[in-house]
Amino acid sequence: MTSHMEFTAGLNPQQQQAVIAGPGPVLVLAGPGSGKTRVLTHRIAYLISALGVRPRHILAVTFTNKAAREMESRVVHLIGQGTQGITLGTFHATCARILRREAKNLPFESNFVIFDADDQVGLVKRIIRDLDLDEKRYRAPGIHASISNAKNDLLLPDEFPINTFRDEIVQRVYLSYQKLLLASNALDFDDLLLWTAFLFEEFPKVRTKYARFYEHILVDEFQDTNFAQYVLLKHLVAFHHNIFVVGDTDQSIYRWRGADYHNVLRFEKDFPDSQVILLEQNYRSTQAILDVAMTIINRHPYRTPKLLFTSREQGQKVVLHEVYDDREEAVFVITTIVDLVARRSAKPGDFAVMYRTNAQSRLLEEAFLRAELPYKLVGAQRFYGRREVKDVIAYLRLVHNPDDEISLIRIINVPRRGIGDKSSIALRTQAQTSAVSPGNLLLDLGRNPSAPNQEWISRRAGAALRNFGELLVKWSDQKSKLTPLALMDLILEDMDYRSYIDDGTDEGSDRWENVMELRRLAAEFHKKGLTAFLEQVALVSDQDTLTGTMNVPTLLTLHAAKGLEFPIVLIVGLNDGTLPHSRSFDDPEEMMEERRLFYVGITRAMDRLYLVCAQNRSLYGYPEPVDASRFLDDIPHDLIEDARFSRSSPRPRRTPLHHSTKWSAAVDNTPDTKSAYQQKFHPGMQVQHPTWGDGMVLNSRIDDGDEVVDIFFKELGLKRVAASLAHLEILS
DNA sequence: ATGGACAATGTTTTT
DNA sequence: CATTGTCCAT
Repeated sequence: MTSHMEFTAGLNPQQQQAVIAGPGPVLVLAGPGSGKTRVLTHRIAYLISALGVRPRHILAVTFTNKAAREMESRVVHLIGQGTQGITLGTFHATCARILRREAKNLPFESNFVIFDADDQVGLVKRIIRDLDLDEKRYRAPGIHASISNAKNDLLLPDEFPINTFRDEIVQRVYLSYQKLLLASNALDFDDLLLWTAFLFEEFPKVRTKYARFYEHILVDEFQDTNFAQYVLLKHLVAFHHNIFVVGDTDQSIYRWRGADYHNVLRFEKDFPDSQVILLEQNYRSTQAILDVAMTIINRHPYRTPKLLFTSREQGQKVVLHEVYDDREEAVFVITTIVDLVARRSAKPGDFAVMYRTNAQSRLLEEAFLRAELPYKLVGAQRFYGRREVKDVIAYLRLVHNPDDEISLIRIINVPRRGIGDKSSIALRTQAQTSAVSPGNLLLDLGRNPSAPNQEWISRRAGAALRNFGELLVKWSDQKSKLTPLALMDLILEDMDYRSYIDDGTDEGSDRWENVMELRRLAAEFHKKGLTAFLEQVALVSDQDTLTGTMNVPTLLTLHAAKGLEFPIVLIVGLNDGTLPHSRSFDDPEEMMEERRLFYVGITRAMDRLYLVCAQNRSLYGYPEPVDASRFLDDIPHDLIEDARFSRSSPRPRRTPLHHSTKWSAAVDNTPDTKSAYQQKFHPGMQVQHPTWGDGMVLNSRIDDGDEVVDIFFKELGLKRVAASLAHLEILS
């Protein structure tokens, strides 16, 4: 009782109830901003300190590694040290650990590598070629997606459901795909779950061992678990039945990845004795923001009604802004941020700019760069996706696991060492006939350069292969003696990698910088070793790269925004085709998910929310007229501040088709044609002021016969000037 | 084997 | 438009 107090202090009654609930299954349905992370961390603290559960018997599953780290530090904050031994991580990371430990029962070695998305699709592509299939008809990413879906439903190749001819193709590719993965001693993301489920099913003793070991299991973002994960959970709780899941079906946005929010409903059915707790009070957003969020999500049919209320004040109205095109959208983002910062109503780090697709970040980045404002970007051309980074990792992976054929293919001729397609194909066929992996064949060649039976290769190509083989042997001999960092340095030096990528251009030194960044990461794995380093590299996610220290705006996709909050949020690209994305038009399920995605974005905002839509958008190079997002039609007029844009560039009149009236009204009485004064300044222009120096025009409008220009000066920041007085010179 | 020039082709979201 | 793949000349 008293011991409960300290873990429930400062929590509302529902939160308290959740923290001390149990024993047995508990389902917490938590609306956005309702403090679910707090509940989870307090619950863990409570289990350890009040109930005396040993940390090692607790398993907590989060959606990202970052969420795991954050949770750990918050628990430590609550109860001090004493959290050591707790299993805390993503499903994938947790499964990887289990599989390495139990590999003796499974058809791969415990030093298996984990293929990333590129590797996976690359492998599928190779199989499609090998099987002599039409690459146009059967595109690798699509086939791979089908395989991935099957795996998430725990369907092995021979269980793959056949309904169409394409299914037969997929099945053949799937079969071959699994064979090649195993031949490479590799697993893909989905395999981590699949093989763990397989392990638990085939080896009841192993399953029981883990089920007995984990006395308490906690799961965050439960609405985004897939079938495989659900099955794993059922295995793991089979002994103690102490499962505590937290989720919100309204925030389910990973259906395309196999996530199924029906798991929430399934949970209540599978665990009839479960306790259900609703967290409805919102502590994050103003009422104004929450009102808009509710109008969006209430259009969502078949949902369990949930009443959200906030403890916060009404707040400022949500602002809806229409701009001419996506270029101007970016300018509006900058203007808004600069303006609010200049007026000291916000810090740069308070802002987040959210969009549907990664491609949309480009224009925004350019605008930030032009304005010379720093920002941070989550995801996109992710660090680990960079060519030079992937190359170096491929070397390490190959040395670590010579069977990794994908990595070998990747770097066998990078940098150029005279091993072309012909030679690598010859190597592959020769490896096949002698029933070893190409990597091991190379190692043999390197160890035994004068071995007989080398007729399969020309003298010159053979020399190149042997040279490379000798390097591989050297590195392999060193790998157990050196730290990951030292091994990496050795490889970099032996290949003279720097002179290969750093060609003196800016881009070249950027690329070398990336390699140096990877070095820094490797340095953190002195103790943990190469396996851990490679696993980390494979399993970190985009959002894990988000560092909260810098006071600058954040650019991120709506997906990446889940679980985060920001004082001021700008959601851009609110146009049909972008949000909702055009790929969701013909599938009502997907359309609902787009709606939830929008809802997630809205509910990230604490104080202020800006919604931005454009009249024109270039999707394929050419700008095209686009409709405002259909979701905007669902928001009542009085919930929104209609900040009609002061026009700066000529705005072609659109013919609204199935387009809501509130926009048309805004479009029709734009001020530009009324004014006698001809506008001279447009966003993006470089201008010079006699005393303030150079700057960029952020915005300009006609006001009372004069042109009012907002300029971001390099030296002074944002200034608003009247064109008739300021003697501005246009530079570009 | 390599590198350049051209054509085609395609864009969600990510552990 | 921007990336990726194919073809061709060195």
